[in-house]
Amino acid sequence: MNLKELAEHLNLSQTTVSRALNGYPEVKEATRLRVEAAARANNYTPNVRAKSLATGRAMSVGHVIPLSKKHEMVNPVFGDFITGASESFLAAGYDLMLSLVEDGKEEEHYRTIKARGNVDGIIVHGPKMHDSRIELLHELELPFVVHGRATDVTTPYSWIDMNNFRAFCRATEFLITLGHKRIGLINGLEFMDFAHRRKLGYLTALETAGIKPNNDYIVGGEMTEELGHTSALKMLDLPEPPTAFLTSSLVVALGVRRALQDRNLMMGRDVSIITHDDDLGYLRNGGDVPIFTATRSSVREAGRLGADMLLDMIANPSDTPKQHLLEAEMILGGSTGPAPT
Amino acid sequence: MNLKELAEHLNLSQTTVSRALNGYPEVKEATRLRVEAAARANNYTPNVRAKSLATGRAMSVGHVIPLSKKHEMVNPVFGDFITGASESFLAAGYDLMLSLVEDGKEEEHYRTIKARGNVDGIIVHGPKMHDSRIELLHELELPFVVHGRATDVTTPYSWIDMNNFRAFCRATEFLITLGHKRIGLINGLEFMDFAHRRKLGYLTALETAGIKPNNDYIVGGEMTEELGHTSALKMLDLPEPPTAFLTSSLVVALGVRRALQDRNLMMGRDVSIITHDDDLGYLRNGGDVPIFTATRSSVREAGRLGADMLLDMIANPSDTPKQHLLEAEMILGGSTGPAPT
DNA sequence: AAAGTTTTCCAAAGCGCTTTGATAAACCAA
DNA sequence: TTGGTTTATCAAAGCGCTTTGGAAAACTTT
Repeated sequence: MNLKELAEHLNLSQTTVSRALNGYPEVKEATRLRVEAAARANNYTPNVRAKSLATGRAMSVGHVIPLSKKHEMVNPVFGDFITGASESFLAAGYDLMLSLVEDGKEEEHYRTIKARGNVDGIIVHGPKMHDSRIELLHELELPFVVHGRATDVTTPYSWIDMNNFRAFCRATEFLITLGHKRIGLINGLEFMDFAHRRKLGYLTALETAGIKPNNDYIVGGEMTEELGHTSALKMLDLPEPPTAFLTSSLVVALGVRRALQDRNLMMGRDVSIITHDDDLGYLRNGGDVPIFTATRSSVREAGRLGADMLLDMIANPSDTPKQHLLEAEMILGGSTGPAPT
Repeated sequence: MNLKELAEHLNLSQTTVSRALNGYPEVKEATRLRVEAAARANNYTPNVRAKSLATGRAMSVGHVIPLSKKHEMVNPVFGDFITGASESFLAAGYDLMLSLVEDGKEEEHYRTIKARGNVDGIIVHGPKMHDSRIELLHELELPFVVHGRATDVTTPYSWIDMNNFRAFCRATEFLITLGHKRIGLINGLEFMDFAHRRKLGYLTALETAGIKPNNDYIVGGEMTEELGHTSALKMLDLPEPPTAFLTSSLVVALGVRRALQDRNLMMGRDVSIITHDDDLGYLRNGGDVPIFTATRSSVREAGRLGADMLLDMIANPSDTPKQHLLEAEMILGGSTGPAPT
């Protein structure tokens, strides 16, 4: 059933029916009720394509996820972000479009997205330190919110981010307080903005404490269990192994734990671990008692906020960009203890 | 730049330009080249909404993911499935739409999807043993492919699935061969079809070997690390603890490993573990040497195949439903060994 | 009762594309 | 040259909706 049929059925014009359904004031309350009842009875739902062609609004937002051919993987964080975002988008009647874009094809892809005209706005995932997408989107005049930030970009733009610097600075300070001096950092890929900020936080805390950073203790890579395992093993086999590790995600921390086990070291006694915890649905940091001491910030929450921000931007395109910085909380688990003497 | 402008610019009618661009034979090769060049030069990309309104095809496919409010989480498997599927869809010019649907609102949601008319087909994720969505989609005449199967549904439909029964049957047999008699199964939620089939495989192998199943050794739940940890602990503390575990996913196996550690048991010597491994990008089962002995089947591969199947169905709606059953390979890792005596 | 307001509805144009049915141009055979 | 084909192009209708610019109907006011 389409609008025309519904209108005929009701002996009304399409105009009136359309207005009744969309809450315009030019229609008598009684007719509106009649129309609404008929729409429900006939299971009428407007065709989005027609609607969006007429209005110029696509009623959908895009999520663009960078995908490197080399390590073909979608960051698990994305699922949780979506979970948070989806509710807002759904409530506002917006659909979610997904695009996985290969590294290097961003520009072309974004232009196409714009020209195809089937999204009203975009959530940008996985920003790098210098991310050309941001300028591009500005140029294309497509509303967007970045999940994360890009250090090297100076033009203002909207973002929702977690305070990576502060979280890792605090975590490092905490380890130092416990007496640790040799602290390993197992980070994400260093060209990713979040990883860069985390490293900076770590270095700053070390410097404040007068500890000279050691490059043997610092590594960055795709955040897998394997990365945690191999890099921890390598560091543990150094003549002066770290007494504590800082990791960028829970899976990496699991890998480090495995390495400790391989070397017969006890976590929290021989070696401490603090991880960042994105509080993902399927990989919790233990139950009531956290396994790992962690800096925690919910990605789902970020998704919720990011979605609202984007909807806002779409509704008020002339508004100045908004920013939202979430602070991570530090939770104490069983993976940290005083540095062994 | 839209079609009209492009046509004016070229001194041609919209018809001709449209045909030239869409490869119809009614246009001279020379004109076609001229048109294509101009389109490229002016960065012309057809507006999908208009196009789809005119053609009746939405040029997009939907992924519908069930989401229970209780444990709000998107199965991590989804990211990998998409990764595999996206390439085919992109190449065919299809967009991906995402919907997270709350438990219980499926029917309403699918009807809306159909009426809104913005997808040509659907990939159904996370089928339950009896999944009403399948009949509903049939009724709505919306092409769909199920990732997984639904045991209780008799009408034929298209699916891509892994042979869960066989994988778990083989894994159980293997453990029995190693001398294990008390084998724990830590499964997914039992109303999920895949979990049901896995349990069946497990039970069948036990029965064939003449081993009576023990309900204390069987548990099902949302597949988190926590589930693996707590259920393994509970079983290990039984008067007659299992000497081997079968788990439904890698994260669960990690939880079991942690439980072994808690009880000072050595994996592969005191207690064996076999897990199913979806071969996810960010959570590999070790590097060259697998950590866990596992049944492995790539979800990405399933995504690729599923996408192609759906595109096929959309192109040939009258074809009979197709099915595709993937076999898992069994890989030997360090987590299995003969049963302790 | 006439004139002015407000309310309630409608016809028709337009969103950007595809596609049908028609026409003009070019080619061919007789 | 004529009539018949094929080729190359176009005008216009239509996809399902919104929205503009009226107009008729129902109230008010004088």
